[in-house]
Amino acid sequence: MTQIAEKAANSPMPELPEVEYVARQLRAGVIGRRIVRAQVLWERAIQGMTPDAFTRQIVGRRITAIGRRAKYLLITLAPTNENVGADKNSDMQDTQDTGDTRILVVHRRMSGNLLLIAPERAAPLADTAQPSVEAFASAGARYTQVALTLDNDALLLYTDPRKFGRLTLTVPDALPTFFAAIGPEPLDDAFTSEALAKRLTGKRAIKATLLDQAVIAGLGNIYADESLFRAGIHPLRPADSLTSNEVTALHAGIRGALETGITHGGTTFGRHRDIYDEAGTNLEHVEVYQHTGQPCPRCGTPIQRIVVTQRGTHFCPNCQPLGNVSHGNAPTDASEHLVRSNKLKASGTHVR
DNA sequence: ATTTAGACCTGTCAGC
DNA sequence: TGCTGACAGGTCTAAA
Repeated sequence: MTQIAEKAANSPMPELPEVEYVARQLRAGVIGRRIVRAQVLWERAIQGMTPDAFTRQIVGRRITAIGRRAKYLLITLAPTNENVGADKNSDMQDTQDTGDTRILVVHRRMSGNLLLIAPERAAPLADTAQPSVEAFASAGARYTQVALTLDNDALLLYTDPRKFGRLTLTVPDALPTFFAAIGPEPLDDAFTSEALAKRLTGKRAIKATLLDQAVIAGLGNIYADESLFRAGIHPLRPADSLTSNEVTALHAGIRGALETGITHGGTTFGRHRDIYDEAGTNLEHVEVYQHTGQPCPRCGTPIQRIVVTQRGTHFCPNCQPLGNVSHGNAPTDASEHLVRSNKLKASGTHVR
């Protein structure tokens, strides 16, 4: 039979656009469905509770909402009559009690995918006598770690060859604490250029700052590089050295890169798939990431690759100069940046 | 205190 | 051809 799960290539990385796209698909595809069975094939995928507790608490619930925060997918699960008694430790006498709602928080990390398997294709998997990663793989769904059977006989699978991703079942009240250390959503109206400026403190390289989830939520290696290219800012520029014009350009660059990504179903370098196992097409719209040596789409200069805080970093040395005067406001500011930039130590940063 | 290195993982590919 | 080892990177934790 056809492989249901993905064939792996090299690098994946679900960032905000990949998670957002999948959230939208799930919203259209699984809202209202009830979970009738849960199978945990790889225990460590479940965080904070045993697979038994996870199964007990999730079975019988209905999917009522799909959300996203940073790179986390949030699946709201309301209680139904059918799961009364399933979890004896919980107080669910009143099934209308929203306090009993659970949130399934999914972080796909490097290689995780959520796949919705239509009923007709789910049948051979449902028939698996002894559920295991191997049994699911031989039935066509490689790397399956968690399988949720829905009330229409469809399957919602969590697959993850690299085993970095985690699923957490929690309660709505715990979410603020869960996300306490996560910065603002870059696509929210409240995230203005001024709001970005306030968060760009410290002397760290701007690339490292953009990857810090406490500063801004949702940027990973691809969209950080793309954002900086759009803004014409060198990845090694100290975060606090950006002029207000540069911050404005970066703000637009971040939003532009993320929105382009969402529009095209995310960027698939390797393993990102949508819930119907389709690759995203945003790769065609990526301008510098993994384009080492190829001509800059703006000026033709070969794209350069350096390492910034252990991460491969791609930029155009012409459009994103270190001594950046072209985007600078006042000449005094610009020369100050040049001095600071030259002082920036090159350790941990080398051209390949 | 802030920042960085290491661990977690396995598929892929360059190089011998 | 087949094997080895480097590499990919999001986030937590430990250490600098």
